[in-house]
Amino acid sequence: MREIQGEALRLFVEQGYDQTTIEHVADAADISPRTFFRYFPTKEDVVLWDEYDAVVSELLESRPPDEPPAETFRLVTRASLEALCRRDPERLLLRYQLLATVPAVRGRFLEFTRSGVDELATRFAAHRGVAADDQGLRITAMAIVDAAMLALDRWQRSGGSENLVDLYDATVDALIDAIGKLRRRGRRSPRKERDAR
Amino acid sequence: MREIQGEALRLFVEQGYDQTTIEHVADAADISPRTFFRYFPTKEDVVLWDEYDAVVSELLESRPPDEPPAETFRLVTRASLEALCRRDPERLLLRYQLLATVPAVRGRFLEFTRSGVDELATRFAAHRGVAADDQGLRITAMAIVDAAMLALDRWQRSGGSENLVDLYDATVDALIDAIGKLRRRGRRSPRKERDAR
Amino acid sequence: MREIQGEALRLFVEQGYDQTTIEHVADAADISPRTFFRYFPTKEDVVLWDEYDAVVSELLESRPPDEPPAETFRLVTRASLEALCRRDPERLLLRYQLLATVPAVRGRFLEFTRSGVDELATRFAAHRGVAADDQGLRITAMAIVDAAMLALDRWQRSGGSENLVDLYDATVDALIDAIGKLRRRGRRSPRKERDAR
Amino acid sequence: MREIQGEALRLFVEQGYDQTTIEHVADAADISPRTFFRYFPTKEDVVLWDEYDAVVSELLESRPPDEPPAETFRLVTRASLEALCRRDPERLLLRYQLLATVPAVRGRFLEFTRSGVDELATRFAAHRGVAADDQGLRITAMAIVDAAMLALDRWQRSGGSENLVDLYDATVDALIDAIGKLRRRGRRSPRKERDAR
DNA sequence: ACGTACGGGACCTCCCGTTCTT
DNA sequence: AAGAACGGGAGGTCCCGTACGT
Repeated sequence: MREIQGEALRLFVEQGYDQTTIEHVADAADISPRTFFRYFPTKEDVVLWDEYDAVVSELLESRPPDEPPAETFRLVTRASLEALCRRDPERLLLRYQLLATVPAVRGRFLEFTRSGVDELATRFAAHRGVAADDQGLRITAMAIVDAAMLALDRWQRSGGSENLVDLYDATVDALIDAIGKLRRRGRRSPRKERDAR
Repeated sequence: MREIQGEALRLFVEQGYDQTTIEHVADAADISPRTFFRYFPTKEDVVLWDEYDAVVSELLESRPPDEPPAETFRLVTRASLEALCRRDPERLLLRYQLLATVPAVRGRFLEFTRSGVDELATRFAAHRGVAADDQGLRITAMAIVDAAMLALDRWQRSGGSENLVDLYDATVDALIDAIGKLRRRGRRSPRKERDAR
Repeated sequence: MREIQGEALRLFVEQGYDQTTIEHVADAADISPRTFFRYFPTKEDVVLWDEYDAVVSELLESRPPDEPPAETFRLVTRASLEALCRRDPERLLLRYQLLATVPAVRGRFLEFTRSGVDELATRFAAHRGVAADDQGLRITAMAIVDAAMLALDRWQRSGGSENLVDLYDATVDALIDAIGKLRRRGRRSPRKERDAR
Repeated sequence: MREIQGEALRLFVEQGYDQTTIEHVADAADISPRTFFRYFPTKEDVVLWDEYDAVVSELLESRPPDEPPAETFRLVTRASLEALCRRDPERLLLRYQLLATVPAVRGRFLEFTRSGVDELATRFAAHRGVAADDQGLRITAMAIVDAAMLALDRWQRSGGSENLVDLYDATVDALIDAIGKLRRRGRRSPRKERDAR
């Protein structure tokens, strides 16, 4: 399975995603096309698939309950990036190269990420006992995850030479700077007031 | 011409992007499949093409050059939402309903939005004479546009009963609140310093 | 064993025959696809197999040997409907709802019914000692069974509120009325003459 | 199109329906598989398709309005058989051979015929100004059409040597004989009374 | 400029068979 | 007797391109 993904990524990068047929991949991995589809429902999923899917929950629950959500998200996301990068940077680089460039795959990836954000926000809300559809929670999670994606973009463009986590930190800092220059438009909602104290 | 796009979008929205063949579109627009390709090189281009872009550029250029980017993005995005909502709210509601729910379409939409963000940042950078790949610009634009998307999500879930622009303002406020609680991690980069002054 | 059939029928009914793969069925029945084939040589056999056949035979053999075939068929079919309806009307309603509407399933059902008619006629012929391919026998059985199917159609459309057997009787009566208005075209064949006496 | 069907029927009969792939057919007809699907949506449809689809309406409307429905149906069906048989008996024989034996095709054929019966009854009802869902009309049409199908079965089994229309007449006669021996079970409904006078 | 007809070839799904293990 | 893993190969759908008309 890992092996199939390996061969597929290699071929995709070597000769282009669209130019690589499933038959090529199957041949390279020494299996039949039929077997390919047993492991990956579609061609896109070969790129999407990640061996160890997020072990976020624990970290989320280990944080002090009075920590601001943004801070928690920042740490969780950071830890994920770190893990991703430590495990198998070359493969991540290959994958992200495709995730960033092939439109069909990128679409699926964005959608996938988005639903991940939703889950993150929901889980967080559950753990903290906040309303699950809190406006602030979601936009915060989205902004933080976007920072991670931007960092990945950069990192990929640098060919993996820069440090992914540093890029991420810098991106979040930039976000803080930029948003910090904005002033609120409306009055705070009562709950928000309480949060802010 | 843009009649083709009209029919195509309608069909995509009604029955899903993948379920709609070029032949369907051609039939609906009363042309031959062959002619379709004379106007749009591929199926995707029908979706990606947009005719109201101008609005953004003007507004972008009319802002004072020392306004913080985040502020500019906030205003531009706000104006776009306002325009969208004023023009044809029912159509927007319908479209967004599908954009939000059908995964395949949502993927396309996210991808589309993302590239819109890129363009926005690039254009802004060009106008201000900043480096086009400024880290801060991109993350800021993304966060702001995410707020717009979240607002659209809410608005769509409310069935269009709430005010879209109000939702947007509230979401941006929530973003400001949340990110405001974060402290920078690193020292400012030299260029960032200059930006901040 | 018949548990497999149970699961299979449920799935066929729920999501359509063609949409249900053997793998689905195997999963639902908690066996491996390989084992499925140990019990049913092909996918179709799951549908075609029936476990209550005995009823018909007995009834068929209990009728006086000089009773007109049409009368025997009428009674046998009537009894079958009665049994069907008594046993589990809701299930019958559900099943027939799909048998009537989903084209693919309906095709199978018609084919299945047709072969049932064949069997009925053959068995009857064997019991009475008539030629197995008697023209009259088959058309009679078909007409009678059609009446049953029409009754089922109506009954299903009424949502099960009407009495199935009454509908059946009325349909057969209508058949008698209509066919009674026809005159024979040709001379009776010798064998037919004998039958008629 | 006719040509494709010709080649397909030949191959199906020569080497079996399932053993003949669409590629074989395409090769024999000197077209690409892709083109095959332009004309026939599925493999089954090659057998199902009939060049001149029923010209029943006229005949239906030319009959005197007080003729019993059964009589009209008998004539219409008879005329159809005659036409079918006169036009291209060999092809009909081939087609019916497959329609009778290949289960998948037979299923579709029965379903197809059934909907034809429905249409016939509906059209008749419209022309005569009777209720479209008249119980008697439908069962009558079904019985008559069944006679035609039985005749086709026989004819096909005889290898086309017997006269199709004669077989049909004999089958209808047999139907009349058999049903004539049945007595009504219930009282006539008011409308039925009127019809019968 | 537009249409009709056709083809290449990818993707994906499914049925069923095979092989090897328990 | 049962299961896991895999494969062969057909069916069907689609995008896009081509050839050749008007």
